[in-house]
Amino acid sequence: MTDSAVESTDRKILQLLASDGRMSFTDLGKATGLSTSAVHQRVKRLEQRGLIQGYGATVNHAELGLPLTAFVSIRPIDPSQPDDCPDRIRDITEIESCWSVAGTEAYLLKVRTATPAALEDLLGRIRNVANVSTRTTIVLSTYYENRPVTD
Amino acid sequence: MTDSAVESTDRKILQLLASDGRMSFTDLGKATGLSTSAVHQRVKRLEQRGLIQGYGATVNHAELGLPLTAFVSIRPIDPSQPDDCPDRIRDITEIESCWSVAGTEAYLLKVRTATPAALEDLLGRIRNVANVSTRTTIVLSTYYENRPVTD
DNA sequence: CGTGAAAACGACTTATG
DNA sequence: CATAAGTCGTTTTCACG
Repeated sequence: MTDSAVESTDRKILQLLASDGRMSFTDLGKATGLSTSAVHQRVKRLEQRGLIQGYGATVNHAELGLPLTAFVSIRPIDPSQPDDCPDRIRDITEIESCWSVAGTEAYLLKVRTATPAALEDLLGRIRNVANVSTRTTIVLSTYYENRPVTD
Repeated sequence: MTDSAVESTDRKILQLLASDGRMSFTDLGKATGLSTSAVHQRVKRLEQRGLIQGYGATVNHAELGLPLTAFVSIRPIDPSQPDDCPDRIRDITEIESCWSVAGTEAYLLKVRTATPAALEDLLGRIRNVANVSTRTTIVLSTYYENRPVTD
């Protein structure tokens, strides 16, 4: 079952914009059978409703000098301490994503660094600032990432 | 150290486009102190060089009817079989990302579903089509995802 | 919510330093 | 590789159904 508050035309627009965030309203109109300004109104509404959270360019991190991707699982060392880990690590720029997860560990991070040494340094900073232990999984190869998933 | 093949202005452009993929060349110019057409040339070059891999809209999956996010670790059951797992699962639309990783398991997937039952069904399909065992970590909350990491 | 038209703005090309 | 100028397409707003 799909959310009835987002109907077919809006879903189509979301799908198209998810795969090409710079598609023009004119082209979106051709693809959906709507006029340019009808599409324009719908997109603005989707943005206001928060269904479109933003637009971004996908950057080639390897070519940019950040070839090392890793997942870092995090567990607080002292369970009696207030757990404000996400706040404490927010400003660490190497962290691309931060989730809280069910299971043995409390948080999962996705990080990008230039070298193994930079990863080592990063892990040290995370442990220090948040008083946590870490478990790291290195990414060997990325088949695909952030593929549009709309249904 | 940063990659000398991508210098400061290009990095700035990449950073700006990573956070706002629909920013106009005019505004990129104002933000970088370059003329519109200079920025235009640089962006086209960044696209051709593959440093910009594409543009996308960030979609609110919860509101779209896919509130459940999970990470699925994958291990082949029969190590003597050819390992074409990524090929076998490529057409499963619930899979947003697919990495091969170092460690006990061979692959890591990020998936989105509507319900726990849909996740159960998805895991069954993955195991069947790729002859693998799975270990699943449920995401409880997303603090942030795909934050621009450019240095 | 849709359309179509008009005005403002940005994209893209070409010529030039 | 940068800039300036001109054309063309897109965005945005508006009045209206």
